[in-house]
Formats: sequence, structure tokens, C-alpha cells
Amino acid sequence: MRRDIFQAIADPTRRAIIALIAMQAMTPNAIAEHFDTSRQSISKHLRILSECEIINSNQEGREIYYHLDIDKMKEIDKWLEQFRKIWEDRYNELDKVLENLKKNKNEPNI
Amino acid sequence: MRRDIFQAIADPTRRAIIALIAMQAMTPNAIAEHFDTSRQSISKHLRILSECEIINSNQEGREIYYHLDIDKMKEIDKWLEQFRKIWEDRYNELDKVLENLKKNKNEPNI
DNA sequence: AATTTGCGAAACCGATTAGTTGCACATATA
DNA sequence: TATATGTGCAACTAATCGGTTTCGCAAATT
Repeated sequence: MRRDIFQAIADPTRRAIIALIAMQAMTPNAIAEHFDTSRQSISKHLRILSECEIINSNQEGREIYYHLDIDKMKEIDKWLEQFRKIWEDRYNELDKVLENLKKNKNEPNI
Repeated sequence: MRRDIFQAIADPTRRAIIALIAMQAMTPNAIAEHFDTSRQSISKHLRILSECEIINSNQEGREIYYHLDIDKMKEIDKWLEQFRKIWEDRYNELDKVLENLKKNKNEPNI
């Protein structure tokens, strides 16, 4: 069973859950209230997120609070790093072009 | 058919394709040589990536060159933004704690 | 003109997915 | 103690996924 963070965030409901509990821990029931699906299906999503170690839980009585492990989100950021380098280079390149255009306003290149 | 950028990068082969063509456009055959799968399956991945508008293609004779639309990658970055804010806050918080520890080295709290 | 090459599309297949329903079990409340 | 509440898990289902095989077509090569 392939189960990494990219597969975890592929589902829109899971992305919404992640965003929802980012600021404060929540119980499955409380989370499910925000969605148009059953508590059990939310429970399944929570299990997947747990297996990916994106979320953690701590039990309080009969309630279980799930909270985001924000550090795991950095893994996506890390993968994105290689592309960020490219688009920043592009931006600088464009910057240079614009600067040259400004400088040589009256000396068009060919 | 749900088909967004998050679903596109969920598959490891597609992530590898994205990384592969990030620097230079490539043909399906050239891409397939890097993987342990058929040209046709690569073609299917390319179609999905095209539908998500992550990649573009331009035909040269009978060859088709696929290249990355780096700007689409920014959409992932944009979604991450909300979490980046959180983990940077955490970091600053930790920084403050460490600074206080240093300052009050000989004055333990409590 | 005949053949080779590069490619996409369709049909098919087993595995996986996201959801449902029905249950079991522990904790809280009456 | 009996009931209500919060939860996870298993079985099932329709849809989707990633892959293969086969095909057709256009461009290059002979």
C-alpha cells in the first residue's frame, strides 16, 4: 500500500481536514460536522493521515483529539524546493530583460 | 473525473516525470527510457499532466516535446502558504524561548 | 512505394479508492 | 445498572487507477 504525504493530500476532503485542524485539535465528530459525509468516512481519512504521520491524536476520556504535525508539511515544501529555484531564476531572468529594455529604450535590439 | 494538481503529483512516476522535464523538454520515448514501464503508460501519465495543465507540448515533425509549466507548481506552493505561516510562527516562538533561556541562564523560571 | 519510427487512443485487467452500513467496545450519564 | 455517546473496525460496493496489449495514423527513412 503506497502511502506517502503526496497520496495523503491528493484527496480534497483530506486537504480540508488538514487545514481544519491546523490551528486547533479536533475530534472526529467535530470534524465530520464540517463535511457532507459520514463520521466513519472521516474516521477512515484520519486513519490514512495518521499512517502518513501527518496527524497525531491524544485521547481525553472517550473523545480523541487529532492535531496536525506541521513539520510533515515541510516535506512537500522540500520537494517543491527544486522547482522554486527554477521559477525564481525565471523571475530574475525576466527582471534582467525588463531592466535592459529600460536601459536601451532608444537602442532596440534588431 | 477529479483531476487537479494534487491528484497529478500523487503518483511517484508523475512526480519523477515532472522533475525530469523541468529543465528541458522531452519526448515520450525519451522519458520512458528513464522508467521501468512502457511508453504507453508514460503517455497516459503525460495525458493526465496535460489535462491538469502542468505540462505543455509542441510537435516537431513526428516527435512531440513535453515541457513543464513551472507556474502551475506555484499552486502547490500557494496551498502550502497557510501552513508555512504556522511553522514559521512555531520557529520564532522556539527562538524566543531559546533567547530567554540564554538571558536568564542564572535565573531559572519557577 | 514500402518500411520504420513516434505517437495517441481504446479495450481490457487486477488493485486500490472513497464511500456506506452494521457492528463492537469503552466511557460518560441517567 | 441501564442507556447514551464517541469512537474504530470490518465487510461490502461502485468508481477509479496504473498498467498492458493491440491498434491506427502520420512523419521519416529506405
